Amino acid sequence: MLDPALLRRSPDLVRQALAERGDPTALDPILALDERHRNLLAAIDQARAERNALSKLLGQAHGLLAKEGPDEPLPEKLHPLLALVGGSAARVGPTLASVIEAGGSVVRERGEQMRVQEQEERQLAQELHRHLLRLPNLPHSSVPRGADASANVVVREWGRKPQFEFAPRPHWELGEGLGIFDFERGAKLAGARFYALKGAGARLERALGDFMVDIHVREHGYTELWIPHLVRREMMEGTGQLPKFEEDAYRIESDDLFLVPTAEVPLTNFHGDEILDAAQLPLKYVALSPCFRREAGAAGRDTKGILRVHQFDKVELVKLATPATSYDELESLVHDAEAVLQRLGLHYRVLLLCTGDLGFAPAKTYDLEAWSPAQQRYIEVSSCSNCEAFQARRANIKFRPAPGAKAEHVHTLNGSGLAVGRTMALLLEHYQQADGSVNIPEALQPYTATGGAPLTAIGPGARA
RNA sequence: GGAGGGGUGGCCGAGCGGCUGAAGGCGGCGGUCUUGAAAACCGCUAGGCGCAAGCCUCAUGGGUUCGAAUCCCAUCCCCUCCGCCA
Repeated sequence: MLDPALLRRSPDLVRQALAERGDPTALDPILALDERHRNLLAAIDQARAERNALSKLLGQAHGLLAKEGPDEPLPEKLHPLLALVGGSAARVGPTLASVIEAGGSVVRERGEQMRVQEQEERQLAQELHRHLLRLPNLPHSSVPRGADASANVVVREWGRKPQFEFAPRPHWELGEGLGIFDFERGAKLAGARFYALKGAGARLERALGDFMVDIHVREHGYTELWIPHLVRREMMEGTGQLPKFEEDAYRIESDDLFLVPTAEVPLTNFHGDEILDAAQLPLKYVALSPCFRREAGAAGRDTKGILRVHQFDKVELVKLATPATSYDELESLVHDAEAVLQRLGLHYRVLLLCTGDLGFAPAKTYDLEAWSPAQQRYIEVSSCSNCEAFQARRANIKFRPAPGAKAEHVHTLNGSGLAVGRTMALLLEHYQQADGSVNIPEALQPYTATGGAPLTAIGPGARA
C-alpha cells in the first residue's frame, strides 16, 4: 500500500510513477474518494464534539437531579447547556428536569444523524481501502524505465556457458532417462504441472534445499524459520498477493486458508502487527518451503520439464530493515543468493528489472538467471526485491528508531536463495555427460552423501 | 468434535455505565546520588487523523443509553479440559 499522505501531497508524481509501471490505473477516483471521505470525517468529528460536550453537561445535571430534585433551578455552571440546547431559560424552562429533557432529545436527534453519516463514512473508508490495496508500489529512482522485459538491464554475469561435445539434453530428458523424474505419475496423482521425483532425484532435491539453507545460516547470518504452509487471507494481503491476484493462489475453501505461493508470505508477516526495536534490525530470515501456484494464465508456457509447475521447493530470504539501510541490504541479499549459484558452478547473470517488468509490491528488483545449455536461454532462479514500506504498511510492521521516538514502518526485502526445482533442472543440464549421466558438483557432495555433521545438542547459544 | 475461559497501552495486569485514554507493575527514557556502575529515590513514557480546537481507538461489527472498555447480540481470534490422532 502506498502512503495515503503521499497520494494527497504529490499526486502528479504518483500518477507518473504508476504510468511508468504500465499501470496508469486511475489515481483520480482514489483522490476523489479520499476527499469526500475526509470532508465527511471532519463533519462527523465536529458533530461528535458537540454531542460529547452536551452529554457531559447533561451528566452533571443528572447528578444534581439525583441529589437536589427536579425543580431546582439550573445552577450557573450549567448555563452553557441552555445555549447547546438551543434555547433560553425562558423557552426551555428554568428547572433541572426541563433542561435535561430538552437536552436529551437534542442529543438523541443528533445521534440519529450521526449514525447515518457514520455508516456512509465507513462505506467510503472501505471503498477507499479496497482501491488502495490494488495500487502497486512505486519504482525506486534507480530503476530503469521501460515498458517490458526488453528494457531490463544486465548488471553483471558470472562464469561461462558450458561447452559440450555433444548436443546437451534438456533436463526432462535427462531426468526421465535416469529414472529420477516421473511426470506421468505426478500427473496421475495431482494433474498437469505436477511431477514426482524418485531415488537420486528426491535425494538431490533435499540435498539442494539443505545446502542452500546452510549457506545462508552459517555464512550469511540468517535465522532459519520453519513456518506454516497455509496462511490466513490477511497474510496474503499483507505481502500483496491479495486482493489483486487471488486467482493465482490455491485456497482451502472450508477454512479460507491459502497455500503459500512463496515463503515470503509467512516470513514477511512473521512480525506483522509488531513494533520492533531499531537495535534488532536488520532481521534476516531464511526458510525452505514448498510453494504452490496455480499458474493461471500460463497455459501452454514451459509445459515440458519442471520449470513451471504447481508445486516446487524454494529457499526464501527475507529481511526487515530500516529505510536508511534497505538498499544496501538489497545489494547484500542479491550477493547472498548469488553465492549459491557460484558454489554450484552455474553460469548466471544478474538482471535489474525495468519499471514495466516490476512486480506488484517491489520498488526495485534484481533477477538472477542461470543458463540453460539445452534451451540456450537464461532461466530465472531468483528474484530479489526491496518493497520498501509497501508491505510493512499493509502488514503493520514498524520499528522504533530510538527509545521514545515515533514508530515508523520498516522496509521489507525478499529474495529466493534459490528456487530449488529450477536449480536442480539447470544443474542436471550443466553437469550432464555424453552417456546421459550427471556429475554432482563437489560443493553439494556432502549433502548427497548420507551423514554429515551430527546435531549433538539444542540449547541456548547453540548454533542451529 | 464436546465443554468451558478469555481478547485492555512495548509487555504483564486492574478496571461500580459518566470524573477512565484507562490504576499498578515491568521494560524504556531523563534526573538525583556515585570516581564509575549497580541499588535506591524523583520525573516522563500508547497509537491514529488534524495547522489547531478537537476527534477516533480497550479484538471487529451491530444494538441499548442523554452517555459504553464496562450491559446485550453477532463475527473473528486465542487459550484450557475431554475425545480422536501423525
